[in-house]
Amino acid sequence: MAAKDNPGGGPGGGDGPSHTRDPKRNRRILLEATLDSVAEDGIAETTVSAIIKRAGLSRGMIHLHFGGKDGLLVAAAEAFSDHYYAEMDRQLALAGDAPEEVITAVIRADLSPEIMNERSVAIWHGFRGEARTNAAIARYSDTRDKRLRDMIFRGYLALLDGDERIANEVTLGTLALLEGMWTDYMTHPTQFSRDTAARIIARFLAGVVPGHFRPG
Amino acid sequence: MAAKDNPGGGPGGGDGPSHTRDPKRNRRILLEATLDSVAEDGIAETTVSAIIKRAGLSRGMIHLHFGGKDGLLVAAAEAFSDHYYAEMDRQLALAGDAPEEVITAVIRADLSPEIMNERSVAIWHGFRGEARTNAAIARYSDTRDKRLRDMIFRGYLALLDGDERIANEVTLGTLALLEGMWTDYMTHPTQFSRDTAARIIARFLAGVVPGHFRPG
DNA sequence: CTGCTAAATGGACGATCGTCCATTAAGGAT
DNA sequence: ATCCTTAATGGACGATCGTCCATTTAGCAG
Repeated sequence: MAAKDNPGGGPGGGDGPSHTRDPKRNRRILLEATLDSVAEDGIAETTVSAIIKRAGLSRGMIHLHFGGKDGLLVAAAEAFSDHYYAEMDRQLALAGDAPEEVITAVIRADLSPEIMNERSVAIWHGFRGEARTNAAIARYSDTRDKRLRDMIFRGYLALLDGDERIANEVTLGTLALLEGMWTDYMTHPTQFSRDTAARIIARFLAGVVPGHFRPG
Repeated sequence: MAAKDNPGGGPGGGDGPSHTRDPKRNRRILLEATLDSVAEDGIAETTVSAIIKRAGLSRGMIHLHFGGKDGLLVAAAEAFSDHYYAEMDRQLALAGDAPEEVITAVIRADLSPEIMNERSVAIWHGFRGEARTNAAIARYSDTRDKRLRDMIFRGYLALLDGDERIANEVTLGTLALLEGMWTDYMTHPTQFSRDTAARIIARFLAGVVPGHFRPG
């Protein structure tokens, strides 16, 4: 669905196959169709036939642009990862530089609808499972953790007067809490509350680094 | 590999196809071969051919005992769930009845090698992804959370003088922490430390319910 | 032994998988 | 208009998917 948009004045008419060429656009359509399929039907059901059906393009297009299904899957993982970073950076840019603000902003962003939504968590879960077998995908699965960890760790280090051991433990705990919230959201999307999740995390953080993160 | 064991005096000789009948045993072998395949190769690669190759049995056996691949998958999910409960109950039986002891025992059990190992986390992750599409599997995926939640919630309720709101939040936080630890273990099995994980959780719990869970 | 029942086999089957390529079509260059 | 490059098509291909069933075989009753 999301892969079928067609901006007004652009090439190609309304419905039916556009009789114009637009490699960049078709590439993007294929990537989004793949992510949609992974999100809605899972990795196992994301077949070439399913993808090209969603994309409304021809079978050979995948081989033409990505060399094959594997290449498309990896490219889709990269596109998803890029999107995650872009949105995270955008939200972090709105926050201050104080350690507590950075940590809070990361948590808020990770729980925000732009980053944590049903599509995202399903895609994330699917790719992470695939990463156990596919080394190329594992790369994009791992970097996210690294960047978040560094940012959060530096913040705690400042708040905890340079105690690296405790800062490391609190960092791992915070990431574990976020991971758990994502899982909770994925398995129970309807009854999940972002505010409750944020409040719970704040409560736990207030307990481990005194004088900060008072839950609202 | 684990599906090929053959206890000494039992029916069937050493190597080669055993020329004896043993429906129960073959059922069990099929279930374990399926779980092994899910753990090592993922759900997507767990095909009928892969399963019967691991099991060393004939193709038609799956249809004979489980009606088809789907039935086998559901039965495997059930078997895995049963195993999880059995081991959890076994470990809980060794702990006391005091609220803090129960909670600590649940956490320790959930982090123990018998319950949290590479095979388990991979299977768990695979089935949980499958549960989004397969309703029959979703059943076994969901019950685990329910039982753990109830046990932990009751413990916190006692420790927090009946404050249901806070007890609920701390319960959700604790489960999120555990979920996050499982994910961390799955993605980085080599550098993961059970003791560190336990200490982190204890640190967080000590912060939210004062006077208990002092990290060792 | 001879029947009978049920466990077990393994290949046939149509459907679908992902890859590949001969062919068509589009957009410039000349 | 003609030629050339390349985007795009869609069907052919062998491999493999899961299902099903005719056949064989083990174990027991008579």
